[in-house]
This record gives sequence, C-alpha cells and structure tokens, in this order.
Amino acid sequence: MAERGKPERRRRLSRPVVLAAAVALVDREGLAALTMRRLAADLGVEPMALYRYTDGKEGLLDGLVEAFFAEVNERLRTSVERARTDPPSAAEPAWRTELRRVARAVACVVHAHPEVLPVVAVRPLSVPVARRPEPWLQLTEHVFAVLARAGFDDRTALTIYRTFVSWSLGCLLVDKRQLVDNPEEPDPVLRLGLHRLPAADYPRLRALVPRFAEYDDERELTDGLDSLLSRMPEAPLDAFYDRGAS
Amino acid sequence: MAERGKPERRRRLSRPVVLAAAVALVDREGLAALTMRRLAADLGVEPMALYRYTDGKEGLLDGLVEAFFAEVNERLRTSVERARTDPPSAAEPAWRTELRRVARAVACVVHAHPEVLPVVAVRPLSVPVARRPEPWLQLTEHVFAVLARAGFDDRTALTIYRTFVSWSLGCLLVDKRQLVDNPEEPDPVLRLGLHRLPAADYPRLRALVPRFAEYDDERELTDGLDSLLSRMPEAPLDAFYDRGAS
DNA sequence: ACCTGAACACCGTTCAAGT
DNA sequence: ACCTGAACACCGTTCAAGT
Repeated sequence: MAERGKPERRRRLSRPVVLAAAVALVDREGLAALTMRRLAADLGVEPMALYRYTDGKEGLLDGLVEAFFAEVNERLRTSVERARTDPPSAAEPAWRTELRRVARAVACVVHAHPEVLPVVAVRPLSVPVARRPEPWLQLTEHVFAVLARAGFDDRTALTIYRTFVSWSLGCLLVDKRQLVDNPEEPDPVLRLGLHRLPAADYPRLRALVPRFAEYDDERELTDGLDSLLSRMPEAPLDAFYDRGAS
Repeated sequence: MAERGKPERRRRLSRPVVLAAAVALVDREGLAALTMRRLAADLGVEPMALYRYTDGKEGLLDGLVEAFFAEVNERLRTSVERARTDPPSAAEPAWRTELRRVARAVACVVHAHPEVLPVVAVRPLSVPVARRPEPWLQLTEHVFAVLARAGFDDRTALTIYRTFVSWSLGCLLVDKRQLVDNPEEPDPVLRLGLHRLPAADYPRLRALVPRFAEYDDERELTDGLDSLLSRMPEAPLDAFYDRGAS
C-alpha cells in the first residue's frame, strides 16, 4: 500500500549503484531487511539482475564491507585533520598520530552506518585475506606502510597492527551495545527496561548500566589506544626524527 | 542418502536439550546450518515443537549466547586455577587476577565453539541489557562485584568493565580471523591464497600476513589486558590490603 | 551484454488439530 | 502440556528466454 522509497530509479545498474542501495536499505531498515528481492525492488529491477554485480547474497554482504571501507578511505583522503599538516610533536611519534586518525575515521563511518557494524566485525571471520574487499586491503596496506616508515621490524609492526585492530573493533562493538527498550521514557531505568531485572539478583547491573550513557566513546577509544601503543617498543626511525627535530 | 547424526534421539525435549543440540549443530556445520527445520530434524521432531522452548529463530540465537556464557560460568566455577587459592601477590591486586581468569575462561569457550563467536560478539547489539540471557547477566554482575569489592567507585568500575570487554572481545575476533584458503598446502603464501594478491599493490600485506600464525593469542590477550588495566586508578581497598600484607 | 520470468528447494512461522 | 501436519509468505538461486 504505502509506496516505499522510489522504486523506479531507472538509471542503469552498476556495482557502486547496487552497493549504495544496499547500504541505504540497511541504514533505513536494518540488516534483516537486506534481501536480494527487496534490494532488487528498491532498484526497480528483477532479483536476478543483481547477480551480475554481487555474486549472490554472501557477495552482497562482502559488498557492504567494501562500501564501508571505501567510505573510510575516502574520509581519510579528504579529512580536514590531515596527518601531514600536523607537525610531529615531541610527545608523540607520527605513526601514532596517523593510527589515531584511522581509528577516528572508522568510528565516524560506524556512526554513519551503525547497522553495518555487525557485518564489518564478523565477515572477515569467513573471508580469507586474499579475498577481502579492495578498500580493506588498501587500508591495511596503508597501516603497515605507516609502521614500516616509522622503522618497525615486521614482527613489531604486526603486534601493533593486531593491537590496533583489536582495541578499535572491541570499542566500537561495546559502544553500540547500549540498546534502549523504550526510547520515549525519560527515566533511564525504565527506558533501558531495567525494571525487569530482579534487583535482588543483579544490584550492581541495575545501578551501573544507566551510567553507560555518560561515556565519551571516542575519547575512550583514543585514550585506550594511546595506553596500548605507548607500551610498544621504540621505533628507531622515530627516535631519529625526534632527535632531528629538536 | 547419508544418514546424518542420530536423528532419533527420543529423550524428551527441554530447553537445555534444544540448546545443546543447536550448539552441536553449529560446531559441526557452521552457523548457516542452524535452521529451525534442520535442528528439529536433528532432534527427531517436527519444526514447530521447538517453539515451546526457543521463541523462534531469533530466540534460538539468544539461546546460543546463553549456552555460551553458561559454559563460561561453569568453567569459572570448576576451574583448577581458583582465584581464592592464589595469594594476592604484591605486584598485582586480586581484581586483576580475577579479570584475567574470566578472560581466559571466555577464550577457552571460544576455542571450543569458534563458530558461535560471531553471535556472541554481535547479538548484544540487538538485545537490550534486561533481555540478555541469564548467564550473561550473572557473569557481568560477578565482574562488577569483583570491582566493587576492590573498592572502586561506580564510574571507575564502569570504565574498567568497558575496557575489559572491548579488549577481550576485539582480541578474540582478531584471533579467529586467520582464515585459510587451502589447508593442505604447506607453503604459507599458497595456503593463505596470498598468490592472488597483486604483489605490486600490497607488498607488506603479502609479507606480513603469513607471520600472523606465529602469535600466541592468549598471551596477547592477557598482556594487553595488563597494559590497559595497569593504567587504571588505584583502588583504595586494594591499597589497604597491600599495606596490610607487607 | 544486460535483464526478465517462471520454477525449485528451502526457510520461518500461522493455525488448527491431535494425544 | 506437548507435539503434529498442513498451509502460507518469503527467501536465495537455477535455468532458459528475451532484447
């Protein structure tokens, strides 16, 4: 009955068009709504037409990841906080500044497409590295290049990379967990549905969960990152640059 | 044709039996194989019989999370490395020892049921706290209780909790990402399918990815945890105990 | 080359009925 | 109370056909 969206967008199909429509659909109605048939309808096309661009449903999910990291990369290219313009401060080596910039770009895109996060977090578990979408490969190569330029040996670079991804991914997942039961309700306990929690069994849960909202997610992410990365060994080249700058 | 499993397990249905069968099915054949109809067949029952115990497919996924954390809690109860038997060392307060024990128990269960990890990582994003499975609530309450007993105020306890979950979850996800393309192949580059990566575009990726296997995942998890938690403020009661012990 | 349209196997879930 | 069985709407995907 209610005509949804604009089903008759007759511009010719292409992979970017299909992926953009998929992301838009997921943004609007959630992951569960992403269906070959539904997406085709949104594009004003028969379901089978999509198979020329997406390699089936699984491929479509990989497409979401592709679109996600393409947006991250785009944001890194055009970001106003350019890495290069920041002069390397004495307190912090350049590679750490850049890693933080990457983490922030990812966080931004998650914020723009929160419904896509589950796919981004979990899809890599079933896709071998060589088959990951190109924008993911590019971003990862970029991070490794930054670490190599800073003078880290392979083994240390890998440790830093793993730490970086683990922390960023974990933070983003935890941030988005704060689901509300009844958004209208002003009282936080009722809004979060906590009145259903037996207070006798879970006293601290009841007391602490409402305070989750007080947190500055982005600050937690960057602070924790600094804490983890400051534990990393010195990079010889950074030490060199620091000497040169002083 | 090939008769699968033991379809005629005629012992009466119950929620634990259904969930155990679900976990077993996912362990054997992956998440995609978990279907109301398939699970019913495994239990030798009509699909609709499951609805008395699981509240539909979504509820079944929550059931996986429930079974997961029930196993974690069970492991914590019976673990040989009991928290109480470790005398509080001068170097480390008791709450950190206990958090590490929890992280290790979770890691163990992930290792036992790797296919369940995606659900554990992502389901909380769509389930409000009050509706989370009981074992999850119990474990979370336990962690908060440990932190309160150590003397942390609410706000600090929450920070520590968030840090703890973010890091553990991120590590577990990163650990399980190392997908192989062709398990038989001895050469790591071929086994990981990296020969398909254009070496000109991704030189560092090609060089570094094979070295992922060298890592001791559990050590990375506990080391990073120590690094993050040692940044946390002092707990007044722990300071008290430390004075008392010396 | 690009898309349609019918068909198939499988899915979650409803409802009314059995015992 | 517990399970069955038929039915329905919707899904991903095949295949052959259109243009």
